[in-house]
Amino acid sequence: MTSTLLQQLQEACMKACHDLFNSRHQHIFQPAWFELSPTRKEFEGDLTLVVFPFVKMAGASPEQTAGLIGEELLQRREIEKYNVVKGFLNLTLPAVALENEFLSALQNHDFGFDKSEEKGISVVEYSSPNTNKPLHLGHVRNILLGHSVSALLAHSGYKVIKTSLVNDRGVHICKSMLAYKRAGGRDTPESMGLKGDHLVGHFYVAFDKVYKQEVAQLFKQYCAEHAETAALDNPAGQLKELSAKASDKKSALDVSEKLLLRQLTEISNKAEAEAPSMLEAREMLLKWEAGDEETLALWRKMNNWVYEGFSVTYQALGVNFDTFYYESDTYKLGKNLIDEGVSKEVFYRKPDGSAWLDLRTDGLDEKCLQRSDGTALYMTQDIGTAVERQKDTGFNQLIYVVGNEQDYHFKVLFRALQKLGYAWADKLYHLSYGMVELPEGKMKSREGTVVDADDLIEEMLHNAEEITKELGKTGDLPEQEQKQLFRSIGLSALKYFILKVDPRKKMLFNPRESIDFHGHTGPFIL
RNA sequence: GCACCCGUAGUUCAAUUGGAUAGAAUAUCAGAUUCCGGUUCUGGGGGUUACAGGUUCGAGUCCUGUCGGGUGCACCA
Repeated sequence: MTSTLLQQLQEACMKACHDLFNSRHQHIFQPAWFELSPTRKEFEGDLTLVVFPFVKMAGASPEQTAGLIGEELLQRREIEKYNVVKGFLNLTLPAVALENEFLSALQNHDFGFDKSEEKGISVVEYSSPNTNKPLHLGHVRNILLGHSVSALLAHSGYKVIKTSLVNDRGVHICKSMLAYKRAGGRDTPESMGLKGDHLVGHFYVAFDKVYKQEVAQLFKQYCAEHAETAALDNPAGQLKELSAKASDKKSALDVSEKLLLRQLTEISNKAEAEAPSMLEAREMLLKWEAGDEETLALWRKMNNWVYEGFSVTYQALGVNFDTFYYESDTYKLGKNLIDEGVSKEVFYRKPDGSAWLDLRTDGLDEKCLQRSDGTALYMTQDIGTAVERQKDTGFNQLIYVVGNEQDYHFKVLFRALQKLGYAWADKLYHLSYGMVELPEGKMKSREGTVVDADDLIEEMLHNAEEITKELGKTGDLPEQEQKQLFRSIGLSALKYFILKVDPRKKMLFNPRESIDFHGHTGPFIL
């Protein structure tokens, strides 16, 4: 059913009601009252009008009201026939009208696409990975959502620019660089027979292992040095236990427990910050920021490995991007906008020089926008990139596909841009999606419970192949086409599995059951 | 403590955004098919939509409260 046919009938209904009921009272009819929905299959008819809104103005029972409207439409030859069930008016369209619709749909190459108007430019940001480890199932949800939304927007009349903001800078990158150097600095994806992103990921894990040990040791040492904690025989266990208890709503900590927890947390933070590996990583970041050539060369080399790895994964998923933004380019952006905001008095500076935005009147909080040493924060940067993108593209709509843990961040970001007075600030949208969970709970890279994207894709293709061959459905297709077939079956199962659940809700993935190819699943769609 | 999100068959998810008797898949049970406790078909059972109020002609959907689960509250990203 095209929108024109629907619209025609909607207008006809509106006119009919106007002529029927307006003689007695003046009503302003709103199109929203005339939402026509497809008739349920257990009733006769094509479209259904809910007549309850008009019962009062008709001064009749729902059945009578529906009858009046139906009769009027019939008289005007808008419909073939009608029937009434309670307050529901089921309309049967003339066969000719349907036939015409069908014929014009056949003619129309773009059927189902809304090219009726140019809706402008829509920028969709998704994927946005860190460059220190491979993509996992959480990214897959993000990527498929972003890609699908882009496709939907393109089909509905937007010019879509798909973009990704690559987080390629910061201590976390330095961690894998450091571990790489420690391991001799000679390995390459080729020599190790690994995808670049996986190789770099290994070094990140290697760093973390050493770092954890250092922290544990330091923690123990510091605890022994403190009078209050020296007597504890298992301070690490105590800390874990207490923080678990503190986050549990049902149990409350008593005063001495609270005090102990605070001390232990303080010591733990100190140990984390002062572990030799962390100090070394920070030092490396400073070198990076100072433009040290050796550090930059290593950084470029490893990042390129990761990019090559990512592009293989993207290709396997059948997605792509039009532009990339790199945080190493954008991280300084936004500072002049903070100045602008301060001079406009929508932001303010504290005596130490840090810049803030006060949103307490909006029910939010105070938010730091710039550090006292003048360097940029996540928020500073995001303000900058938004403005930059508006300059680059002139977008009419900017969609961020980002997990729902960052709901607050985007609320503040949008408010900040509004306060700066940008007219396009209300065209920003955070497509917030829920986490992908395993039966044991959240995926945690530290505990090795992440579902790797490449492994998952490979498994899907493998399963598709096995099932298809077992059913003997390959016939005598050439091998190349068989591969193509397994790919589309396997990928469709994966994509449907991910996309069928409401993006806002968290979703469950059970690796032991593997994604189904039977029943209500992807392979049956095409 | 404060803020935001979520609670729907045993399980994983729907429900045209406030419309008709809350639907699928899967699991389960019964029957058919059969070299098979596998596969494939057919049919059945399975629900006080977490709970209690309210608004409405009409509520899974909106409002209030309670309970349960999650996330966020850094001069990290």
